[in-house]
Amino acid sequence: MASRQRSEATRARILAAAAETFAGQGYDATGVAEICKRAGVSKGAFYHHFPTKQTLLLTLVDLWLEELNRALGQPDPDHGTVPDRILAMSRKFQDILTSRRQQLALIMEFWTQASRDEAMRQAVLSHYRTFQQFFVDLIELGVAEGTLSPIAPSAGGQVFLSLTSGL
Amino acid sequence: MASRQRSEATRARILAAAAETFAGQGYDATGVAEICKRAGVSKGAFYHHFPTKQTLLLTLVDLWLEELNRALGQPDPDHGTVPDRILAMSRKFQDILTSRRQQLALIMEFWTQASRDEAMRQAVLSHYRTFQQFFVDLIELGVAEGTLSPIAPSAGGQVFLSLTSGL
DNA sequence: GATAACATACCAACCGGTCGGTTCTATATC
DNA sequence: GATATAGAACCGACCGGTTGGTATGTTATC
Repeated sequence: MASRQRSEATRARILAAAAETFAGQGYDATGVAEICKRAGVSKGAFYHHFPTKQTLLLTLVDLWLEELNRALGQPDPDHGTVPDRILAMSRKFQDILTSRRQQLALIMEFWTQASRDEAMRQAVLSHYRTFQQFFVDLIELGVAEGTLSPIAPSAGGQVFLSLTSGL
Repeated sequence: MASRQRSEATRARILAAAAETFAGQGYDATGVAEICKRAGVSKGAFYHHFPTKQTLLLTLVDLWLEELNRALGQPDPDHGTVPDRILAMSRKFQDILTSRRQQLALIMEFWTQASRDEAMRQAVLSHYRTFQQFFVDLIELGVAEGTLSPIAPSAGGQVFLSLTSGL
């Protein structure tokens, strides 16, 4: 097999095993050795792909948010009024969460770790800001097209995001 | 100083330090040594008062639920209609949570640990059942006095409790 | 043969918990 | 009141085990 494919396959196996185990037992309670065992990979392979255990969790956050962005932003990027798009997005969001119960536990791990660790907090906050900007733009667009009443967009975005993450 | 008082004082200091640290850093991330340092107590003293670290967390759960029971059950135990009492209780509950931000983080630790550890789960579930029974009785009382429509009390109690703990 | 991809052995740090010993205090005896 | 004694309260060094991370060796790919 080509080296590139093989490498990416093991990397993916590590990520999958980590997602499972983090979601099932929590980040702290999960050892690197256990992840390796589940992934059928040696410790050397692990640290060849990820410099630290924390980086692994950070990578999972990125992947999750990337998927969220793809699922939320892709469909009909400029089709329908803003309120319609927001409703469609919230429906889609709920679909993703309910379809993969694992993700929810993972997200909880993200937040708890973010509340403790500075690096994690920064990473999560940066994504948070991206999302908030996204909503702010969306609301401004809605105001411009006359389908949203002209409240302060940034405040509205924050409220909406709070509701979203608060579930 | 009297021995009894002194002993209870150190025990209280350990509990307070543990509550702080658990709430701030989480149960797993908090070492017994750190709790002892914060409480100004030796490790020997710690294990003289608590058999295990887990027991300490369990004790905190009990204290918290005791306080909750006291605050919720005491005022006007049979005064006003059942719906009024329920409303007053939910208001009181929200007051307690918002007044002490620390408690909320602690409760989250309880639940996450309960989801991982069998002993913790049993303890939390037993308290859970007590509360549910409390609500079931309350609903039955409300049906009897005609201020509540006669839905199945156990189901109603469960729904109400879900909403309460779900926040 | 050089480099990426992996495996194995290993280490220092830490953590929950133990243990032998010391200090303090309440009580009994005179 | 002085003395003796039992036991609770407390101390801190220590232990076995685990953990994240490293160092070194081996294999496959280009």
